[in-house]
Amino acid sequence: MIAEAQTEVVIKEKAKILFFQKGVLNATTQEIADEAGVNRALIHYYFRSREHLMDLLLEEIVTAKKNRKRAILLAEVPFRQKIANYIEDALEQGLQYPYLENFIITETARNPEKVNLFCFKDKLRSSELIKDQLEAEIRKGALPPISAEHFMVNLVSMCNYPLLAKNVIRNVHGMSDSTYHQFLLERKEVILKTLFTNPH
Amino acid sequence: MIAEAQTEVVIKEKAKILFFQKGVLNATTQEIADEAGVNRALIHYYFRSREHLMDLLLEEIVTAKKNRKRAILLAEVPFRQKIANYIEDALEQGLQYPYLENFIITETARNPEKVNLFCFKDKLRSSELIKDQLEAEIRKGALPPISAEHFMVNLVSMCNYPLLAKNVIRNVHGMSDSTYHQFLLERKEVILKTLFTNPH
DNA sequence: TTTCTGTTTAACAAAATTGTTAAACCGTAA
DNA sequence: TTACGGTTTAACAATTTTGTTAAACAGAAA
Repeated sequence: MIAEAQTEVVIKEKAKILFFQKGVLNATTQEIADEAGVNRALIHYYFRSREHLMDLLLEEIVTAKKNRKRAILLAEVPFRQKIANYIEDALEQGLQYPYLENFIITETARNPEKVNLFCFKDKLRSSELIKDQLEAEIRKGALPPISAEHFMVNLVSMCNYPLLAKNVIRNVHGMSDSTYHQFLLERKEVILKTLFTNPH
Repeated sequence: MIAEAQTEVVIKEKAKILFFQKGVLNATTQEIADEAGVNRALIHYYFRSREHLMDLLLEEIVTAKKNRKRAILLAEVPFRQKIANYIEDALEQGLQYPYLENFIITETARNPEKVNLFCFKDKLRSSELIKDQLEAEIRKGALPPISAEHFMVNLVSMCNYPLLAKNVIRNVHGMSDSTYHQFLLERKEVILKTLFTNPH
């Protein structure tokens, strides 16, 4: 075996850029090959079919994300800090792969049965992981009453949506690329404050 | 002219269902024709090309949405009520066309220059429309300090994302179809509370 | 009835996309 | 050097998808 530049890995990495960074959710095999700078046939040589490559990419990236989120939510730190960590990770991951969420959404819209396959076999159930701590905060009066599900959905929504809707937001609010980036960094604090503003 | 069943309108309506309700963002002309129950050639007869139909659909639905949002934000009502109206409209519109946002996001990801074309020629700039009222609320102490941009992005994120991510959320939190629907209705109040919890 | 016009259809053509294959390539080791 | 292995390429085949067209159809009006 030669594999000097690890073509297989290059293809996967470049494909992730195309799908999850650039948001070309229906990229053709030719586009993937161009992005990776290789002959199109190599995609079939290494990955059999386009579909097979897609499944592989998705599984890799979702697994990585899942593990990170799990570690963050299981860590023994104060609740507010835990959520701050979650936001930090979501935005960092999101800056790297803004369209991952979009990809999952689109794929699960077309074939809802695939959700189980590539997503959540082991039932992370993030709301379960924060439930006790959240309820304790509410009892302390540090948070207004809210269910764990709604809290998590609020959190994930405010983290992911602005990344997804980059071009829309930039246009609506007339932001340059750097202004938008600055805006995203500000959001780390904004989201935390929005979730944690103390009840009166 | 005959046009008994208004084939042209039927095609557009059914295509909207396919794209914006069912989320089949890369539906083929055959799929559109099937959904509308007509011969595929009729799509070209009435709309010249697939692309032309797409642009038309998008413009129609975005214009409608824009007008509704504009009316809501320009209405002379107390701020909190105005935002409640916005949420109500976003969720109702979202329940009808959950994948409209996804469509816009995906299209603008692939060709960012198209944003201007189908989206915001007249610069709605929703954050401008609420800026004065929002700042007045903050001065009154009814709201914690936040910029109009972040406030709007928080609002839109919490409204749109859960609609987009229906299948993901249902899976992660193990919700039945009716449970999810109930969850969405609850969110009207939840989003409002999350945005408006008084600062201490 | 016949003609006319707009609508619909089936069949065809063209383009794009995926998947296959045989040959070329290129290090390495005999 | 030669032979061998995995790798890469160009060319081809099959399929899918878009777009075109000529003919069929159906109601209205002469």
